[in-house]
Amino acid sequence: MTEMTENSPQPVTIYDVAKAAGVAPSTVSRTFARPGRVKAETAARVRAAAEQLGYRANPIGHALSVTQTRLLGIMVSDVANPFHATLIRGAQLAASAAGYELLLLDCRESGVRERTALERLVPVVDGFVIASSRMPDSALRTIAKQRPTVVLNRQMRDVSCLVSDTVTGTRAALGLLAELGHESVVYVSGPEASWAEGVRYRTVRDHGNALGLHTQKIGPFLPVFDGGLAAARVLLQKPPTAVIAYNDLMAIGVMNGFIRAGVHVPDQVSIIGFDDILMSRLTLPTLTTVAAPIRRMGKAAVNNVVAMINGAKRQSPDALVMPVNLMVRGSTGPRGRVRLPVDAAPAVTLPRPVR
Amino acid sequence: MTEMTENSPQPVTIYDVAKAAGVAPSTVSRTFARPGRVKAETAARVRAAAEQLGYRANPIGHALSVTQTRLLGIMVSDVANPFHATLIRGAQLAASAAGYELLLLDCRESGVRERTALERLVPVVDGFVIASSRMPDSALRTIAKQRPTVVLNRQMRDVSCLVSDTVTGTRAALGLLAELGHESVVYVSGPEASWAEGVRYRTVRDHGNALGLHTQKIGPFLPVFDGGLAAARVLLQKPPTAVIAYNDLMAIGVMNGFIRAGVHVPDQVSIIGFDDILMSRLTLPTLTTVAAPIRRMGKAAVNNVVAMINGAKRQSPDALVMPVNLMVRGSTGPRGRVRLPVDAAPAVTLPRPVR
DNA sequence: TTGAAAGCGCTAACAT
DNA sequence: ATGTTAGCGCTTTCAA
Repeated sequence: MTEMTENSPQPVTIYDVAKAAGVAPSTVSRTFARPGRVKAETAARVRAAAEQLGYRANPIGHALSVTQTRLLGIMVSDVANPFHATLIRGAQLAASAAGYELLLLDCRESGVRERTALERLVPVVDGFVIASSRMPDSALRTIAKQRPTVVLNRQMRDVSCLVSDTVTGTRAALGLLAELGHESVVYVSGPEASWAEGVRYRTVRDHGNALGLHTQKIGPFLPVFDGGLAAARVLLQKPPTAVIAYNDLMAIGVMNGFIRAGVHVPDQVSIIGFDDILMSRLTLPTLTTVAAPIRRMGKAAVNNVVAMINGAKRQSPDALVMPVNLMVRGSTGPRGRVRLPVDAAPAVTLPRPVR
Repeated sequence: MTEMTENSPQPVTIYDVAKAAGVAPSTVSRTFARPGRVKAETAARVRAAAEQLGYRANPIGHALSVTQTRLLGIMVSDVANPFHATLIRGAQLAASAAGYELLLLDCRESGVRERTALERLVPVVDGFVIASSRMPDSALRTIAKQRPTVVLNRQMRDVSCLVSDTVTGTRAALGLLAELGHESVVYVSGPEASWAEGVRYRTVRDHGNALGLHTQKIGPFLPVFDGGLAAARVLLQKPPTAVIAYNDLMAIGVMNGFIRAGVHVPDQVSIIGFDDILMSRLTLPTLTTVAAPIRRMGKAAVNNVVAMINGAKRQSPDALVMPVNLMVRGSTGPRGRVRLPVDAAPAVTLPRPVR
């Protein structure tokens, strides 16, 4: 049996309201947009009519006339990544506070999809926050030219950028490993289109060498748990003593792959990630990681976009750099610690918060 | 030092392109909207001009004239919940396939924010998918009247709905516990505004009683890991032998709280969740859970919205019900199994994929 | 204080 | 095949 349903009756406009209230459309407009510039009684009548008819202002019409939607777009490379969830949370708070609605966009690690979506949204939003872009700088510039834009986790001169101090963080990670007596590190790489990926790898290579560490890179792998697992399979052929992964999700995957194979973390191999997602505190061992103030970065990015919308000029051509923190936890230890052969049972596993 | 940056030059319109190409605006419009209805050379000339000027079609103008944006909105109660990540993934695939851009909205568990955002987006999108709404039915109806809408995880007669078979799933969970010899269950409740919450609780209570189980409810708690942890603190005052939680995240939190307190899962307490998020397979013990085809539901929801946009009528006034599956895993076991006192070391914890 | 009218960018008759 | 024009919903001068 098929049942009819009227999908959507045509919407109520200011003209309908105007007619019902016996006033001009402009008066209706003013009633909502410029309260105070219309007599109280008239306004009341208009509101009553609007209410009764179920009038809703149409942002599209509004947008077309004032080129302002009070909508902001935030692009991430993968919503499922907890790193982004935290970032988004920060952005949401700032957006709400500023009276903007936040639209989330997810390009699923594809620069092409990212560009398509962004271009389609240019005229819909007042500004963009672009986190972990997978597009080339040029495409980013093109977007930034059309709408106030803040780019996160990428450094470029002619666009507003907000990055964490990846170099310092990566150096700290290498320093820790060196201190612990490690003589080599394998870097497990993530998305090639990621700016942070490039910085992290180059820092591992160059600073690692400077510290006298033998460095090597494998990958790229998907920047998710399964990617780390895949990396572990490769690494297990010739287990390294220290691993730095592109992000926490991968690091956890690597760690997991090792443990399942009976390789002890950190006694036999030390593992370090990036981001300090919540889960890094829940694994056992807990994950050593380079922490960035992700949530604050989300907030700051939105605040900057809003400032630009309100006509602010860029403070400086340089990126805002946020400090990072090496969180030394359970997944790193001295190289070559002796293992007791018997209780080498594979670690069992339950997310566990650690204070 | 403050440096100037032109935020955004005024955009290029079809009129600019028309002038540059020496044609009428409508020709420009046709060139892009109705290719084939314009001579090849003319089209080429127009494209060249457009390219050179950096023209981008303005969806707002388009939307205003054809009341179609090819934008879809999907509202979730919390993007950080992996349950939603999976759902979103499904929705994205379907949306891309249908040529729609998907806008993600997150109400952070607030019905008020949900409503505000939805109302603001009504004129911007062609349709909505609303997952796990925190609004009352009436508000949902109001939205659905304005744009083609599919509601997920909620059953109501006059709006298109897609739900998983929660009742059957909950019964199966209870059945398992009864079979294992349990005599009582505590239900750890989630958001009161959640429809699924109501269904789950009532089913636990009614069907539990029918099975001769003593049932009890605690909560509500936040439907996240920390909420489960909080619930565990309460439960530990008088540890139950079986727990059913509103969702997996909470179940994992509860499980974790128990294990940290030295209560063994499943020997001393059995735990069951809902959703079958990826993480449920990674904990130890792995989590017994009621699995819904989340990703497929996301796809189906978008496909239905698109069908409605294309004028389809609702097939039936009843909700589409998707089958669920009780995934029996490691967190459930027979009641009162004896525990060996010595190797009762607290479980350690690392996400571990389980085949 | 309110009304009339033009214009935002685009599309779709209707003409040519 | 292409140009002309009206109109989508709203805001905003400009007048009254």
